[in-house]
Amino acid sequence: MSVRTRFAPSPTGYLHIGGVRTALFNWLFARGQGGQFLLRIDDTDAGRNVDAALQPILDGFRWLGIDWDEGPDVGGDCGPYFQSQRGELYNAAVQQLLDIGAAYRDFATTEEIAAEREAAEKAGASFRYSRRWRAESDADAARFAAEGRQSVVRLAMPDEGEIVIDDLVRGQVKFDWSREQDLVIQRADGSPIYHLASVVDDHAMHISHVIRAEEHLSNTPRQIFIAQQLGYELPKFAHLPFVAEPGSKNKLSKRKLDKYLKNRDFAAINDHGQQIAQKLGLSTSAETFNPVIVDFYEQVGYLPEGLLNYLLLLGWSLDDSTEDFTRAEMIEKFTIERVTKAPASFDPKKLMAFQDRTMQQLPIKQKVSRCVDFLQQAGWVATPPPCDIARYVTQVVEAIGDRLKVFGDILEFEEFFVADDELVYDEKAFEKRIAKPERAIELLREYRESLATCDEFDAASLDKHLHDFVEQRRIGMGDIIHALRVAVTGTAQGCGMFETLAILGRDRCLRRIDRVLNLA
RNA sequence: GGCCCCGUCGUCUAGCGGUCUAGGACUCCGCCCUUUCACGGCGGCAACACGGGUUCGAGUCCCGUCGGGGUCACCA
Repeated sequence: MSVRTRFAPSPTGYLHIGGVRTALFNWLFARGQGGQFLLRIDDTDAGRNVDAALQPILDGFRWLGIDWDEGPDVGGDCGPYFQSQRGELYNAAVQQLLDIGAAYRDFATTEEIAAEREAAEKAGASFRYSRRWRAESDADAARFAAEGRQSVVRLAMPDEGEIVIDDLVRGQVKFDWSREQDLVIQRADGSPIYHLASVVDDHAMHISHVIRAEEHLSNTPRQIFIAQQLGYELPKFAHLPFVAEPGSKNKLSKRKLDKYLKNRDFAAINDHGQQIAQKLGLSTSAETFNPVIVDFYEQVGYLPEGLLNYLLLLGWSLDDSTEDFTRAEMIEKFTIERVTKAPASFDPKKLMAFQDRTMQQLPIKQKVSRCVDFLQQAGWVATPPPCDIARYVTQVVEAIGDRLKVFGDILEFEEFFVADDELVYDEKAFEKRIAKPERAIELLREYRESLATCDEFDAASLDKHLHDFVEQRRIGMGDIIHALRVAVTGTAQGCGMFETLAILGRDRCLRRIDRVLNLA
């Protein structure tokens, strides 16, 4: 039997980082086994705006390069792939369960159920519905209906015996049937509940392996019950440890953003991203733009390979030392056997380390091309760029080197893209390196004259030139180079001094130094 | 609270009874490189939750305790 896995997101408007990890494992497993990976949209409870809420999810997967063989936009033999369009299937399944007595119509109100639950809790007993408003016959149903009651369909769970789940990551897990609730599978409005829809679809779509997060483990008995009653062959189950919050073992969720922002590392990559987003003119509402959401990484200019590589190692490892995987290697090496059992917390710093490594391996041409995209988006270069811009940006990117962690970082090197008279000077740096040192202005003036007449303007020559300058005056390099850097770039830190001067070229350097001399 | 899952450095993990004075990675801390920043190089700090068994021998198997988490919806 061929391997078929699926990821079934609800259209929530964003792709959660934990969801991606689950999807990744499903995808990797399917690809590695020569099987199929499908995307199904669990919108049984969704409002009308499904399209808008789905798009970011699809976009996220596309960006990551996680492709699906069947699902939205690509179709497939088992469609439709939206649960909202599969109503008849669920109705038929519900009817079948009703017919064989595995489910019943129930007319209890939510208040009545709540009251029973409360009473049970008070008595210290575990709650199980009394089935008091269960319709045993059509006459019962008519009578309840006459009282103005509405009905749902509930599962008639067995009250004895146990169910053993053979989980691919957790081994055998046992549950007592008697503790399972008579779960609702169809709402009063006739719409199906997730568990029912999920089981029906997994069967109809020939899913061989249900790989999902651990929080579904305790849902599994009821789903198995449904499947068994419907006569379905059971898929294999694999319950992955969930992705936990930074610095804790709690499940990572989008709701607790405020808490995560108090985590230093999380706050750091968030702030870094926010700054880039601002320069790009993006909406930076924390609700829709933060490191829990995949879109954040795309917008800021992370590489999907680095993110995937990091996520791969969140709950899986190959051996005692291998950390870097290409896409092909991930597919080749991934196995469910080596999935970990304990939850893994999301570590922003380590993610950045993977991003960094991935970025440094990227060929310069690609780096430049993506950087140009970001520069255009920020409005710093024309769209489309004149061909010499590509050459110019190549020089800049080479000079920046490892300092470029994500593509958006190119926007931190404003000095290369701003007009001379618009260069902003960092106040502290200006004070410390130009205003305060006694001879800074004097030296800068002298150096300016010297620079105006130096023959060659490449980095190596400029290097020698400055060294000669320093030597002649019997001063230290530190007496001039810092002031020079601030004068020319506006900041105290940046690329190599001589590369910077060379890229800027003589005219711009002179104009910027003049500006400082006039200011002082 | 019931049920279920989990428990090796701060974090991600290796470890499937002896080769573990517990290995790798990220972080952190030194030193080197560099008169910026970043990278890089070298070195260092740092863990088997606890208690009982089983065994010649336990991080590895069993039991218990403790701790953490998940789940108990007409959400998915």
